[in-house]
Amino acid sequence: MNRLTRKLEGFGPLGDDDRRLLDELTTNVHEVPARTDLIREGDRPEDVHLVLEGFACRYKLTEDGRRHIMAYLVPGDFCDLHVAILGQMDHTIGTLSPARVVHIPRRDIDRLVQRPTLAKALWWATLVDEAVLREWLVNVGARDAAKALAHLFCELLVRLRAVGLADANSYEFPLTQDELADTAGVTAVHINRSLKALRGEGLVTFHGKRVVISDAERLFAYSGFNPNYLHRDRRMRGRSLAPAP
Amino acid sequence: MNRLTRKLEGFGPLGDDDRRLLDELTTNVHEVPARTDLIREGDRPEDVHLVLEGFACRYKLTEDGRRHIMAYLVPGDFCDLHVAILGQMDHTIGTLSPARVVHIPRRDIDRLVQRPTLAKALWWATLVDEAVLREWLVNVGARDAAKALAHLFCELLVRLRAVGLADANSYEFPLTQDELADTAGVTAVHINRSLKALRGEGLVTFHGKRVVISDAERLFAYSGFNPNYLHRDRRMRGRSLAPAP
DNA sequence: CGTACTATTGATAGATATCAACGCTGGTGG
DNA sequence: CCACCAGCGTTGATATCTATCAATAGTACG
Repeated sequence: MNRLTRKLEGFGPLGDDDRRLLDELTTNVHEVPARTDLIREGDRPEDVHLVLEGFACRYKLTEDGRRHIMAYLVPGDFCDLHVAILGQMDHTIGTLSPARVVHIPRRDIDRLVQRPTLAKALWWATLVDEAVLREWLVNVGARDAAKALAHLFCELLVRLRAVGLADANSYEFPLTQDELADTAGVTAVHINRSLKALRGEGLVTFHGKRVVISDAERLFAYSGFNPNYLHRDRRMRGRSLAPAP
Repeated sequence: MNRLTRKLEGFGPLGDDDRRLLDELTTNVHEVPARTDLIREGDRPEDVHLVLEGFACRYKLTEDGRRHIMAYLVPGDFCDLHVAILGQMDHTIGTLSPARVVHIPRRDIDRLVQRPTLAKALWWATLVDEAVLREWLVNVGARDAAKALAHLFCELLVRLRAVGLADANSYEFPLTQDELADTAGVTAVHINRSLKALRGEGLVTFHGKRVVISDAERLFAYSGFNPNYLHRDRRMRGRSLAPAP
């Protein structure tokens, strides 16, 4: 099933029409190799991009040549829904693994947004992206590298489970330690040592490119992970839903 | 003039009706002392909050008691536009200085959003908040404390100028070094030394609670500040503006 | 097989935290 | 009016964390 549909149903039920429309608009699929920029800072893309398979990320390069990764885009995630309003990209988006990416014409997004249920679901997805960003800021600013990594693995467990890409305690995770370093704002050597510490505590293990979390509760407690910021709990929702600004 | 109106006109011109409506909806003003929480994590506020005067911030407390500040809210900024969709706050908002805060009923936000021009402007403001968050992530993750502070002072110069609260090279900035520390993710002692270094280079000086940037271009270059992420350049805009999702 | 990228480890340097002390300032009560 | 107090800023000495540099080993792939 369409990863986007699956993700949006995490917000609330969709009608058959909605699902059909989502399937219809996600047919223009492009195969993209790993480490390839999809959209660059300064671009004004015509189409909206959606990741269907593989991992991508948002990143910026600083004046002194450092790369900082600001978000992971996993299947079901939009890359640049916001460019219609902002006009110009203020960061770059690139693949981390081989990926399948859909190009959706701006016009088709308008069609999606004309359906109130889909409009709300898309807005929810955008706001959750922002909440994730806030949590990443806490991660980098207030947790040491080991805890930040542990927290990240918890978040990905929940996010990937939401699109059917994780089982109860593991998922494919094709990133290098270099990429984790640019995410956590530390060096790759330090990432290596922090991962070793996590392995040593039995909190996370790695088999090939698969992250295995044998005791999720323990990892949650260790990293201070509280999934509320992912807003996937239905009891939290269902209040007056104003049309999106 | 209403700070919100002023800010939104940075996106595009508003009609007289729009301005009148904004004035009308921002009359329920509350005086709030410094260091007072406006909304707490877990709350489901009925009203939307808007800062009219003073500084506030978004923050989270981590499991081990550290506070991390994730955003500054300055006059003209909304605190919680998103709660209508997300249902529950995933962070806390508190004042940093004495402030004047408007409470706007959810219902009135619906009225704002029914006007296409205002809806677009509010969505723009939301997306800029997200862009600021991305830049803060780079700040904390990829710049040392002195550069992060310098970058922050650049950003505030632009943001405060947009609402008429900064002159060409200075503005009131009532935060303590403790608060800067919780923003940059370092200790207050280290903030103190980093500020000293900036003063020593003649990049930033402080007079009472006022930040003075004698040579903005120099500070921009030093900190790698590029204002594009604030999306205030009109030439960037004016493309197909889909109704907001 | 090489070759290139990635992971791992050790030794050392540099950045930031921690602990502790002192001074300044503004408010407050005697 | 002055003494005192609390919060904030500043500085020094030392400890801890993280970066840097360098070398080796594992792995994937043409």
